Amino acid sequence: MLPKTFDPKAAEPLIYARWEQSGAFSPEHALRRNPDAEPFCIVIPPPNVTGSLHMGHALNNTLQDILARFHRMRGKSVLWLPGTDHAGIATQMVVERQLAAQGNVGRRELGRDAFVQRIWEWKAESGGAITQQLRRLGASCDWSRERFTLDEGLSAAVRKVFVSLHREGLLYRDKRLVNWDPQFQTAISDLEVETREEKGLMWSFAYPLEGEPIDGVSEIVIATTRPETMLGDGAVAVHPDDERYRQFIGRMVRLPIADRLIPIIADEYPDPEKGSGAVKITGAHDFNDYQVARRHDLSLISIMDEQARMSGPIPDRYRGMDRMVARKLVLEEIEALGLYRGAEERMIARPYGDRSGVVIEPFLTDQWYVDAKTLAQPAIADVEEGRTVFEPAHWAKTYFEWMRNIEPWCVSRQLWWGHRIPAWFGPVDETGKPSIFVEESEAAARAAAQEQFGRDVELRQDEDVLDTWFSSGLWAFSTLGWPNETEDLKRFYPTDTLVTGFDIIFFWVARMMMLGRHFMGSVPFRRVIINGLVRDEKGQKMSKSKGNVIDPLEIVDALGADALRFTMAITSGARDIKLSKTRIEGYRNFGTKLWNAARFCQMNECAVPPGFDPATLSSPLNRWLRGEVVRCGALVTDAIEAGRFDEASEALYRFIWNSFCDWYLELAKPVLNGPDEAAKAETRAAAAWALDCAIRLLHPVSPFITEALWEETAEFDPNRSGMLIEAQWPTLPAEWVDPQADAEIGLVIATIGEGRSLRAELRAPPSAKPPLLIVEGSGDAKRVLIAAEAVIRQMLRVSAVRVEPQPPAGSLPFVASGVTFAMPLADVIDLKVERARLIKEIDAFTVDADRTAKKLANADFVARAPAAVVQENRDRMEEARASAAKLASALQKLEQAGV
RNA sequence: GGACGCGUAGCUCAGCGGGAGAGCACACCCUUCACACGGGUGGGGUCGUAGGUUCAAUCCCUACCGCGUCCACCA
Repeated sequence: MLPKTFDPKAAEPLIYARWEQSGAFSPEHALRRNPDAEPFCIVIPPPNVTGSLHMGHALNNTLQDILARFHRMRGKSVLWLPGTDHAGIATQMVVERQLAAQGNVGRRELGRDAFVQRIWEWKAESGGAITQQLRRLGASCDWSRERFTLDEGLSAAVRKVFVSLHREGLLYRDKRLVNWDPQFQTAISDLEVETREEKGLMWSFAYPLEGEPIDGVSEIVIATTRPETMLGDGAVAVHPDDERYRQFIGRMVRLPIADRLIPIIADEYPDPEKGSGAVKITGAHDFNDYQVARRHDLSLISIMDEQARMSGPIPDRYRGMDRMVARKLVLEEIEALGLYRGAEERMIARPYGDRSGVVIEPFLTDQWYVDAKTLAQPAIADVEEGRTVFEPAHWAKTYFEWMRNIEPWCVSRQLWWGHRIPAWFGPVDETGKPSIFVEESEAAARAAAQEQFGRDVELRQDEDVLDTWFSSGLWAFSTLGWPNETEDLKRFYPTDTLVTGFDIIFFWVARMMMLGRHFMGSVPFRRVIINGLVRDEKGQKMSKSKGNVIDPLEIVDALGADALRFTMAITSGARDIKLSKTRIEGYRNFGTKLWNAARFCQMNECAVPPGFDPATLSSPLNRWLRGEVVRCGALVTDAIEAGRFDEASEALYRFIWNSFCDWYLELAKPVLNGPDEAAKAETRAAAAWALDCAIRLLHPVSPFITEALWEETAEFDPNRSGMLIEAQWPTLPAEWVDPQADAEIGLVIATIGEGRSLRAELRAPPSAKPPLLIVEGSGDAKRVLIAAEAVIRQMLRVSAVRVEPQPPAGSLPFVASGVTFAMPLADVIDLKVERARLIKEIDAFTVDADRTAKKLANADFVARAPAAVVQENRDRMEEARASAAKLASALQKLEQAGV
């Protein structure tokens, strides 16, 4: 017998442990039963090893688990492959902070090897936290295949990919301007830069013209938001068509403070409409200027170091100064020189590092770049031609937009935590440049160097590591064993579905598309389901600093994993998911409702007898229930297949709460308490069968409570074996829907509903038990209603149900499904209220009838609308007219009686 | 500047060509033999604005207003 309540906190860990022990999480489980089981594979978006579970994970992993469990129950060999990401910058940052908090020496003092060792230790002690937390959610990952991006296997894949791309000319070393994070002292990619609009000042300076004035003008005015960079100016540019400056082109200005001569050049870049029309060109510190400098072969003057302190060919007093301090000094000195020409407040787009939060500097360095443009072409075609499908489909546009304008991808990072770049620098070669050997191992590099130089030479491995996304870009195949030709790779690549957030379409999805296509020759996944972003109830992004974070584990503790999962599923359709605790409580209540329904069934000895076949059900109520189960099953199945987890969970909610609990069980009570043993037996079987189906259908969304119910309700299906997780998805033939039964039960439901409504509106006391009189209706309707007398009596609180074409005076009429009823309640209600009710009802019917009549009077409508629509309107009008007429005569009688 | 998305009941959202739905909240009723984490009933919307297409528009098209997100080098 079921306990009175379900205690998720106690039950969930035990259930999870049993799932793990059962082996059901592994794809081999299905193969043992059916060697031909079709594969289904999802690779998890690997959370950061540093991470702990947040609502985004809860959402994303709930959806993946629904898919995994659904396909498992449908007999597929399901692999949901879990793992974690080393998350270069993020992890390094965490450990650096930890060192600082413990008062230890910094990473530089500690040294590379010791620092990296330190991170590994940290990972060993707390790195598994997030995978434990995923278990709390109920994630049915195959933990035996868990991977980590810095595993030896995945590292080998990274080296192979790097070397291959290099050999193919798709990966190269280049000196150019990069986004430099002065805090972490590393290059970062465009995507890791967050541009923020801020109020700032734009200053104007005059640069004195060298030599004779032109038409009395002896200076040229430039505007800048970065005064300190003027020390690195290489030119002043003007537009070639700008009449004001035509004669200046080719002349020189003396750069103040730096005291250098720089040329005035003509370039299309300056906009004559903006500012003075003349622009200072600082090629080493501005992306636009860099392009201009390259066009004009200007030298690039770097005046900052890795920490964005002033350095290089600058006056000594600036050396080592922070750039912001230098800015003040430049302003003071310009002013002192009499060259200050004012300042203007305006909005300035300033770049920030998304991890460090500090202002990013364009910085001239040597880095490794991937030729993303070339790799993107086939990956674009894969989506254009539908080999990979985005859901919702509009996300493909976002993908295209970025992929079609993709820039070279800077993949090197000046960090210590990550995959060391497999490149070795040797001595200068015959071209005068240091030789570089890109090989999968040091031995191979050595051999290559030996080959080139004909002797042993000193080699030094590149100090840098790769962008984290370089390794996660391989995730869809490296985790399956690539570059080895493993069974898993053959069996599960391309994977089926990727579930992830839109925030990493560029970072991750696009990179996997490019690298998967390039190295595997086919797409990494056939479908990408993009889920929304979880926000707080006010729609704000959850963040620790705002203090509005809802911790999924606290929710799991308080309300159970199923409540959280159901909430995630049913809200998953939205782009922004606004989460509130009361809503989650509502879905916890839903679980309780199901639990109680199961208890009720057990109390009533519901059970499926051996050899039971739902096709043989005979009572209309049971046949109606069977139809409801079929409809629910179809909705849930179709919705999950379509990635509409919101629709699936809504269908389940409706079926279980409304159809099964509110109507079926209530309608079944008189049978279960009645004397007809045969009917009782059938109802017990039908209820047990329906509940068994419901438990199965709900399992992917709410696995714990359904598994607990399954264990306690063996009588609901005598053929059960094993756990629910490995049970079969219900097979529900569409022929099990019985329109006749639907109509009959529909009439009973409408009668009870309308009758209740009448009683409530007239405030008839609950104790009053009038008979329900059937005044007018078809023979079938009368027969059905008489047959349902027992339930109508109980649910509508009436004394009897009988046909009475001439109801006594004081009977209150109502209409349901075209049948006219009356209840003699005149003595217990206020007839004035009844009069008001009748007027309101008549009015509603009349308005409806008139509107429909008007439509039918339109010849175009009758001629052009489909016949079925026209007929529907005719029926509608007639029924509304008839209902109005019936109630009108009742109103007339009431008024004749003086009310 | 470009792209994408969103404006439907007090709140959160579904619906996306044939007279608007759900959950929560609200009001009233119910100590009914599974469940008060419950049962019943009800109020509440000119579906952002203006045009257009259509027999028919919340749904399709256009413009506008408002909100959001992403991308972008404007000094």
